[in-house]
Amino acid sequence: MSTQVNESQVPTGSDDLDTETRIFEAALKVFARKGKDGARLQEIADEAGIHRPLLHYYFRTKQQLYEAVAERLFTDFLLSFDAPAEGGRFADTLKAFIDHYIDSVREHRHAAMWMVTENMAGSPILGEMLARAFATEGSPQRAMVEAVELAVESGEIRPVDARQLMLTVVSACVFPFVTLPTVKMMNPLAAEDFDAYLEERKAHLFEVVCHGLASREVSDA
Amino acid sequence: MSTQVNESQVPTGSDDLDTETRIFEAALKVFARKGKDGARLQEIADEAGIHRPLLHYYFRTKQQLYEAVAERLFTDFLLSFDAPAEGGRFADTLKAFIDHYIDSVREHRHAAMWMVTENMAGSPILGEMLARAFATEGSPQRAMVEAVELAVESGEIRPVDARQLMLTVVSACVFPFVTLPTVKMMNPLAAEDFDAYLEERKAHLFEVVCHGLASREVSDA
DNA sequence: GTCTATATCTCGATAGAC
DNA sequence: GTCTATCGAGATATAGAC
Repeated sequence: MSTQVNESQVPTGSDDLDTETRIFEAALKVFARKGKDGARLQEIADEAGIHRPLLHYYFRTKQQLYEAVAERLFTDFLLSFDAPAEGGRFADTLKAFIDHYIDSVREHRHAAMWMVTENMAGSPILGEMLARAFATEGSPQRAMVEAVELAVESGEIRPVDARQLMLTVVSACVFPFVTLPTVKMMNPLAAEDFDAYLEERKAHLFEVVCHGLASREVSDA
Repeated sequence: MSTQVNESQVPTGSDDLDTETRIFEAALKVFARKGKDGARLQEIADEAGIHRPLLHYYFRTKQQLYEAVAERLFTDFLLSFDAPAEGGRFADTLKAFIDHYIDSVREHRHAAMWMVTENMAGSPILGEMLARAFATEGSPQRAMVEAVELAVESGEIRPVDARQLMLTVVSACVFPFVTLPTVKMMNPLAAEDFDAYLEERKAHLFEVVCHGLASREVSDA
C-alpha cells in the first residue's frame, strides 16, 4: 500500500534506495515508455531489481501502482512550466523559459514521455487530470502566454499568436527526448555528449525564436 | 500471409475495402497508438470490423502483422521528408517544406505517432530500419540540411546549425499530432476546426523561423 | 473466406514458506 | 520483507464446421 514517501529526492541511479522507492522509480520509467497497457510488471520488477510479487506487496495492483506514478508524472509536467519570473526584457523571459524548460525535461524526462504516451493512447485519466488542473489553476502555460501577449501589445515583439508560439517552443524542447534514438543517429553530438547537445539546443532555439520575434534587428542576450 | 496490396491509396474511411486492407489500416492505427506490446488483436479486429481469427488467416501472427505494418509506417515517415524541390529563395524552400511536411503528417499521422512510440519504447526494429535507411540513402533530412547549409554559406540566412534547425521545424510540425488531446484543450481553434488550426500553424511557424533566419529585415512570402 | 469452439501461453495476482 | 509456487484471467493462436 502506501503512496510513496519521497524523502531524498536526489535522482540517484535508484540503487541503494529503499525497495518501495526503487519500484516507484522503475515504474515511472516503464509506464512512461510503454504506457499503462504496454507496461509489463515483469519489466518494472527487472528494472527495479526485485521479484514480481514485491510489487503487489507495496502497491497491491498494477492499477494502483499506475495511479501513484501518474499523479507524480503529471505534477512534474505542470512544474516544468513554472519558469523563474523575469521582470526585464521579453528576450530575457524567453531565454529563462527555454533554459528552465529544457533543464526540467532533462530532469523529469519520464513526465514528458508519459504525457506523449498518454495523449497518443487517448487515456481518460490524462483527460481528467488536465480538466482538473485547468479548472483550478487555468492553463499551465498561462504565465508565459500572458508574457507573450504583453510583449506584443507593448510592441516589444512582432505580432504573434501566443499559444502557437508556446507550442512551438515546447515542441522544440520536448521532441528530442521523445525521439532520442533517432536524434542520436542524426546528430553525432547528441550521441556522444547529450548534455552538450542540449546546451547547443538552448542557444539555437533562443536565437531562432527571438530573432523571429524581434520588431527589428535586436541585440541578443 | 501476403504483404499488403495498396492499390487505391485514397484514404477512405477504410470501409468498403477488401478485408486484408481493412485489417492492415486498423493495425496501422492501433500499433501506432499503443505500440507493439500495448496493442491488442481484439482492438485491431474491432477497429477493422471483423472477427479476430481473420487476423490470423491473413497475417498468421501478431508479429508478422506488426512487421508488415512497421515497414509501411517507416516508409511513410521517410516520404514525409521528400518536399517538392524549390530552386528559388531559401524562404520559398522553407515554406514549401513546412507546408508539405504538415500536410504529410496530417495524411500519415500514424507514421509520426509510430515513430515516437517506437523511439520511446527503444524498439530494436526501428533501430535496424534507421540504420538500413542511413546506409543506403543517407539521412532522410539530407536534402533540407544541404539547402540550409547552402543558404548559410551564401549569406542568404544567418549562421545556424542545419540539423538543429531541422529538428526544431520537424518538432513543431509533428508535436501537435502526438499531443492532440492536450493541444485541443489548450487552444479552442484546434478543438473546433483542426484543419484551420494547422493552416494557422503553417503560417506561424514560417513567420517565426524565417524571420529568425533572415540576415536583415526581409520581405516575407 | 468467415464463423464457432477450443487449445496454448502470458500476465497479473495470491498463498504460504522462510 | 522477500522468495517459491500456483491459480485464474485474458490474450494469442489453431482446428474445424459452414
